[in-house]
Formats: sequence, structure tokens, C-alpha cells
Amino acid sequence: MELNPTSYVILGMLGMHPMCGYEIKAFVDKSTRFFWAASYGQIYPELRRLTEAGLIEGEADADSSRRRIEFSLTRAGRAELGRWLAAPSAVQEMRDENLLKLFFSDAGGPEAGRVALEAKAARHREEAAELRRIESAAGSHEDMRPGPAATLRFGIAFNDFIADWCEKEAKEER
Amino acid sequence: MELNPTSYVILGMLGMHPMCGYEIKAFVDKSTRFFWAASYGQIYPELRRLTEAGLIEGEADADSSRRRIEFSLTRAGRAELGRWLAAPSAVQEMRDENLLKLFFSDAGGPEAGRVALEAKAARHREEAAELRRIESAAGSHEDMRPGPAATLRFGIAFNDFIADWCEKEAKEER
DNA sequence: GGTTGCATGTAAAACGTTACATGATTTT
DNA sequence: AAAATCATGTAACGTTTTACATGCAACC
Repeated sequence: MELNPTSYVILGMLGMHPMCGYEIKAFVDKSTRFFWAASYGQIYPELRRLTEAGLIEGEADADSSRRRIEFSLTRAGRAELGRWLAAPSAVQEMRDENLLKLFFSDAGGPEAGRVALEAKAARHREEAAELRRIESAAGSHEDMRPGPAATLRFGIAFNDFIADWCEKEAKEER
Repeated sequence: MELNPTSYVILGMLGMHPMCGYEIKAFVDKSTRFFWAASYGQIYPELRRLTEAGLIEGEADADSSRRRIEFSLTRAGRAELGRWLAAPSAVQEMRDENLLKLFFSDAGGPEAGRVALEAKAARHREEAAELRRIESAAGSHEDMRPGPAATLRFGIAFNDFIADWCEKEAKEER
């Protein structure tokens, strides 16, 4: 079976600890979503595919009062995750409507460029703030594993940098 | 008709000067592709849709020895481009396999985090170099319009920053 | 005469989001 | 009793990529 990066989001999540589909989605939404999103429409079919491929296995959770299937990595799944981690990466892309507007801003009024820069700055300020809230909620970096902690530091630095750059540029645009 | 951001890539390009589909693709590939890509499979059908909507018009190019349809904005198309430039933006997203690997690196060997950071740094160094080549090829900023010039400066600063950050972090990871 | 580049276009597949359907349990 | 949350799942839709088909023109 051919795995795509979204499959690895699931393998990676289950590599942290066993979870059900709902929890994967919730976890993605407050972590990887900033650089790799996943929807229910991907997660549930993918859980089935990965099970069929023998990389994960699900067990009906008897402890829970709810209907709940907890998935965990098989030995083959853990090996596959390790292989992927060591392999070179293919995907790195960005889609940014504000950059598009900055690029085409000469077709707008004289303020168009500045407006696009300010809008972009505001977006990144908000995202940095959101990441800082996640950081505080995690009770500082002590209880966080090094990978997520480094990624979070990256996200904050990255968003701060862009917001600063765009604001500075917007000021010079006047 | 409902327009999506890709439609605006085409409107924006034709707002710079009239072009054929092939030229739009070539131009996208050395400019907006870094933050908004477009393939032939999108461009040609979209040129038809925008023509039907009366936002652009195509004319068989008599000057050329080849079969070639040159498209330009209609008045309605230019108005639509202006409206879009002034409107708030919806899309800002990123997919980055190296960040995913950094996030999940605790499931790998002790070098996994550093490897992901170094791979990411290398990618951004390359992209910065590519943008600098585009910058030189444009014969410095004088012949560039302010929008594309600002976007290019952004791309270089952005890629340099990330490469630096990741390299610094990779060193501390040891 | 062969290769590269210009130019238009489409079909199929892959990828992803949105919205909905369903129903149980927990909280207010 | 109502609302929120947990939990699984799918269908429809829209978007994007990939690969191919076609043919002429320019260059070597």
C-alpha cells in the first residue's frame, strides 16, 4: 500500500500513545494543523487502510462507557514510522492569499500593498498568540516531549518574524 | 460564477500584461509558485470560465507564427481584480513534511530531530538561493514593479530566517 | 532530420474539505 | 430537560496534480 504524508500523521500520533480517531483529530487541531491538517474525511478511512495494511490495530475500548476504538501501532507500524522519519521529505508548500495580493498590488490603489502587508502581519500575530496560549496550556516545556516543544518554538519564532517583517515593510511603504 | 484564488492568479497575471495560457504557466513557475502554484489542468479550463464570465477575452494572435491565444482583462475583469485586492483574505496554509518529522522525532533515533532540522534548513537555503537568482536575473529591482519586488524581498528574508533558525536549533540539539 | 520549445488542451486519479447522519454520554 | 461533548462514519463536492495527446516552429 502506498502511504501519503497524512498516513504518517496518524502513525506519528499513535506513536506517542494509543488513541481513537476522534482524539487524533482533536490532537491534530491543536498541534500539527499549523503545518499539516487532517479532517475526519481523511482520518477514518485512513485508519481502516492502515489497519488492513497491518501497520496499526484497533481494539474496542472496554474501559470506556462509550463506543470507542483505540488504535495503536503494530511492530510493523513502528518500523514504518521509523523508516519515514529517516527518509528525505518531499512536501513543502505554502498557499498564502495575502502574498498573492502583495504580488499583484500594483493593480490596486496606492494603499493595496500596505493593506496586504498589514493583513498578513495581523494573521501571523494572531497565530503567534494562539501558539503562545498552547504553550502556556501545556504547563511550560517540562511536560512536553522535545519534538513538539521544538516545533512549537519554531512556530512562535516564525510567526513573530513574519509579523515583524511585514509591519516594518508596511511602514516603509507609506 | 464563483471565483477561487486560482482564478485571481490568472486575473492578476493578465492585469500585468496580456498573455497566453502557456506564458501564465511559465510566469507562475518563476513567481507566485512559491506561495500559489497553478498547473495547466487549472489554467486552461479557468481561462475558458473567465472568458464565459466576461472577465477576460482572448484573441488569436496574428503576429505570431504559432497558434496562440492572447488573453487580456475586460473592464469587468479589472474591476473584479480591484475588488479582490481590497477584500480580506481567506487562505493561509502550509504543509511541511520536515516540520511533521520534527514534531514526531521522539519516535525516531536520537538524531531524528536534528536531521529534520538540517533537512529543513537546507531546503530553505536552496529556496533563498533560487530567489536570489531570480532577483539577479531581473536586473536588480529597478525594472521590477513594487509588488513583485516586495514579495521577492519577503521570500528571501523568510527563507533566510528559517534556515538560520533551524541551523541554530540543530546545533543546540546535539 | 532530430530535439527542444511553444502552445493548447483533456482525462484520470489523488487529495481534501464540508456537511451531514447517527447515537450515546456527560454536563449544566 | 437541554446542550455540549464524545465518537464513528460517509457522500458530495471541489481542488490539484499527473500524465498524456497533439502539432507546429525553431534550432542544431
